[in-house]
Amino acid sequence: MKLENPTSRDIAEIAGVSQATVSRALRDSPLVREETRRRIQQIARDLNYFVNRNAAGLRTQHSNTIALLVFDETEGKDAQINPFFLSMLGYITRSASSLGYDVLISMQQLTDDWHIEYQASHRADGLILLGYGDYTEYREKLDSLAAANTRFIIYGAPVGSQPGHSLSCDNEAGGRQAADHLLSLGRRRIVILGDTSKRHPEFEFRRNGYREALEAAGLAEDPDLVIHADNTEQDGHAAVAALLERGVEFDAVFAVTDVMAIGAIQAVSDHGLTVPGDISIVGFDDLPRAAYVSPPLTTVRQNIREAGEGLVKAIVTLIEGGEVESQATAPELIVRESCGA
Amino acid sequence: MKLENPTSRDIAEIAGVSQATVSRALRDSPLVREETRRRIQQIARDLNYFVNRNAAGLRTQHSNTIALLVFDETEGKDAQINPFFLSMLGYITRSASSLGYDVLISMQQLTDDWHIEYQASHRADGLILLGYGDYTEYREKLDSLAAANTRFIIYGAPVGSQPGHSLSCDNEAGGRQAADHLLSLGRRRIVILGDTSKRHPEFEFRRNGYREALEAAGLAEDPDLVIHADNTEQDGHAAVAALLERGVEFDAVFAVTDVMAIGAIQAVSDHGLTVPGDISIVGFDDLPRAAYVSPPLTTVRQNIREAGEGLVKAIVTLIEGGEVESQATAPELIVRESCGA
DNA sequence: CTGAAAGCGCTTACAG
DNA sequence: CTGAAAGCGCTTACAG
Repeated sequence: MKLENPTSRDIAEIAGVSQATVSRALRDSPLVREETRRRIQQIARDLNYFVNRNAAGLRTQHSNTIALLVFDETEGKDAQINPFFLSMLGYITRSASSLGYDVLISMQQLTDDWHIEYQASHRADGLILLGYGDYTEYREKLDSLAAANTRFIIYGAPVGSQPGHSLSCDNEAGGRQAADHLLSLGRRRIVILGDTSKRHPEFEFRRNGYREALEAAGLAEDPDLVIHADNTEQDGHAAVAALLERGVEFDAVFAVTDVMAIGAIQAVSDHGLTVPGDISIVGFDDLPRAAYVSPPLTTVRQNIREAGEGLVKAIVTLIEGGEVESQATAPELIVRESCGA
Repeated sequence: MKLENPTSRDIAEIAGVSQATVSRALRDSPLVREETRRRIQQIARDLNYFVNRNAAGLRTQHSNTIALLVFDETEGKDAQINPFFLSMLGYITRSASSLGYDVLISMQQLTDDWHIEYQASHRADGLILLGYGDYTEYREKLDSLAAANTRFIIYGAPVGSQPGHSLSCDNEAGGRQAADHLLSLGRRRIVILGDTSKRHPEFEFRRNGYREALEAAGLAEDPDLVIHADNTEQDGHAAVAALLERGVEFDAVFAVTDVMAIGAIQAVSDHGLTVPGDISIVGFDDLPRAAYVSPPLTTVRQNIREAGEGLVKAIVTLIEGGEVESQATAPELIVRESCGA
């Protein structure tokens, strides 16, 4: 019983039925008599037979595959993806698998083609987009995806005019939590660190939450404390080092990502000050690394499990013709030592 | 010019040629006149046409897809994959893409089916296997993959009788480097930490290197210093804590993975001793986190770029009918502060 | 250089 | 409950 590449026709011959009946039996069609079905399935197992996905996909026009596109915001040639998104991967592949979908993965620079063709070529039934990108750059990609009638869901901030569906963490609430916590510790001059312009709506929303918290405490956002930095450790480091150099007074930093927060911690200690003694620092994301830096980083955790599972559920719903509404998961402040609580 | 799902037939009609010519033109066949080819390709672009992969795959019996199976050694329900393997992901997807292959990813417990069906169902042309698994458990999976004539390559130790091809880091050389370094710092009682039995050939080889270094220095491996631990932070911590508790004398730990080394550092400091003042610690892998623990971890770096690219190149070679020989990449000792150099 | 034709291996209306 | 038949959209020998 060792056929190299058995087909449903081979099974039909052995079972003494038509190929159509084999196909039905293998898909558990109720049209097939139970005994026949069992016999056919047994033969399939014996032969180590599996349905040819290309043939089935060609016939049904479904690939039962999701394409996961992780875009890499780092400009360089370095293939390091933001670990925050990598940590969602396990949840994504598992929930996809439990829903009967395979996951195709691609990691690309924002400048690359975003592979509208994943769906057009029938390799995937829908896309999940992941990454902290520059909104002004990826916006037009989203438009062309939408124009091509591609089904996709993006993890990020829900921007009003943006096409497609999204799932996000409630970034504004997270920003509020971070700032509230620092305020409750008596901090008053809180730097907000990151590119909080419209180019990064997630970060902009985090800053909005920060501003609301300040205002609720009777403080106004101080433009001198709104500090731009690109989303890398080096940039977080450089921005804070420059601040200290210039003698700007501040007693806390809310970095809109952990990556920048880690750079900030280093800059403070390079300058001979201590965290949290002199300066409290809070990040955002709760990277796997966050608990291990020194001091351990207080941060706003995004629920990666809910996010990963939610993304898969949403795209599968879209694929199967259902309706999806954009929604947000709840962030959670994780207090460690970098804030001085 | 807005067809919902254009086919090569649509293009043929527009171009006034046969469908066969369209197919040839799109594949850059030299059989097609240049002008015809250009015209056809232009029409395809205008229509946003992409070759239906299911149809092409059915016809050619190639999916141009590699399945990447990452097996998760952690027993629990936690979807955290060893970050060491995650960090290879970018290199794998990029080199696959540059060779014209897509990557299907699946993360599974060792106890799950290993999806022989990826190839049998024509979803993938070959598999890459990644993970620190228990060799006695996955060995039989490898056998069944081999029995099903599946093309696969595994990252790990090349074990003589193991079916299939593998690529690995030269674990023995790495173990030697770690131990040599500790010896050069005057350390003499060096614990080797991990499951260095035959269940984990990678770790066994690392220990062999350790033993060779000891012997070259005129020392013998001391059974009291060969300490078993599972590959988790908690287990590394517990094993070292127990050693300290029992009053065993040692001045260094060579943990066969960074994950355990990080637990070991914590155990030493929990016990009121300092790293590297009292005890030097060296790990293996160079996780992204390794540079950020306190003190920063001296470790043996595996070249993940070479590994990722090598795995892809090897599996593609196998797919295309070439010969591949098992090979090893060179490890590199990264000296940080946990060893006291 | 081009076309007509076969066929990859399924799924599913249609007929019985 | 089962079968004969059509057809999904390609690629590629074969013929010209």
